Amino acid sequence: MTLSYKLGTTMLDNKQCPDCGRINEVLSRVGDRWSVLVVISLSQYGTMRFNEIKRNLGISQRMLSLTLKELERDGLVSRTQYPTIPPKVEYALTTMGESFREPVTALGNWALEHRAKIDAARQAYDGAA
Amino acid sequence: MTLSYKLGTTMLDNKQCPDCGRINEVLSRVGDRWSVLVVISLSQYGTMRFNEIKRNLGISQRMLSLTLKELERDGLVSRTQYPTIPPKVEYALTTMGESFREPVTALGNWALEHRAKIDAARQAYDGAA
DNA sequence: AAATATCGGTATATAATAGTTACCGTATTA
DNA sequence: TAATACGGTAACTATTATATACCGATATTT
Repeated sequence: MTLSYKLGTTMLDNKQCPDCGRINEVLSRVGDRWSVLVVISLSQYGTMRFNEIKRNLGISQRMLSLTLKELERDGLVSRTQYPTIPPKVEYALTTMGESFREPVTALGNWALEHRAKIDAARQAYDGAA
Repeated sequence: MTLSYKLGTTMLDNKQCPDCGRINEVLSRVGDRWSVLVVISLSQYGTMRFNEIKRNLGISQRMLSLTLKELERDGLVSRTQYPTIPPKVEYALTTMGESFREPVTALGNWALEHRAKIDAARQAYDGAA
């Protein structure tokens, strides 16, 4: 067999962890920073308008627009627009979005609680160079 | 005052959510897909070698190398190398890494449980176009 | 003996994503 | 008259993720 032998270590090896592929799929959709923060915001304040979320998070308009569109597409956020002028669009968590709230706030709380420790670990690591 | 007035809505507005900035900081470090999956793997299997994790996750060598280096720097993962040939390097969760396990596996479980529902929501959304 | 695979990586290049800046149209406010 | 708020989009740039190839030394296979 002299067919296309591959030198070195190329290509993805076969996955042995069956769950990891699926977890990976879902996290690549809803696991990004902004999605997580938008869900946290909506779970704290309930229904919010576009620019309310924007001001609350310090996110750019483009990223918020994209993030909300994806969250709506994935069924985590509902979008209601009122054809007034200026326009008014309200966002809220769906039932599935609410269910996402628990693991997400757990992650957010962990982040808050361990920020100082992580900073310390970083300094120690960088100092030992 | 004619100094550099900015038209339109540019720049990040002032953040009102004090926690969000900090959550953002930490999540931008340890909240990415591969970090989460590496922590899940290590929490499932305990101590693992480099290529074990690689095969388990289907991650490229470069990304695993970078991800592990960051996790070590942030104090979530410990690295032990044995100067044998071929080299042997073992990775394991630190105490802080263990504490990350709970929120992370909660997130992973949510992802597994809701994957089908998310796919359905996507199809419905895409169908209505 | 010669080729190849394993180990844990790194260097280089390219593809994908995040983020910035500017703009839209309409109404209100200063 | 000039600017602001609203909820976006278009075009561009900067950053990040991924793919591919390679390293040096040994152990295994052909």
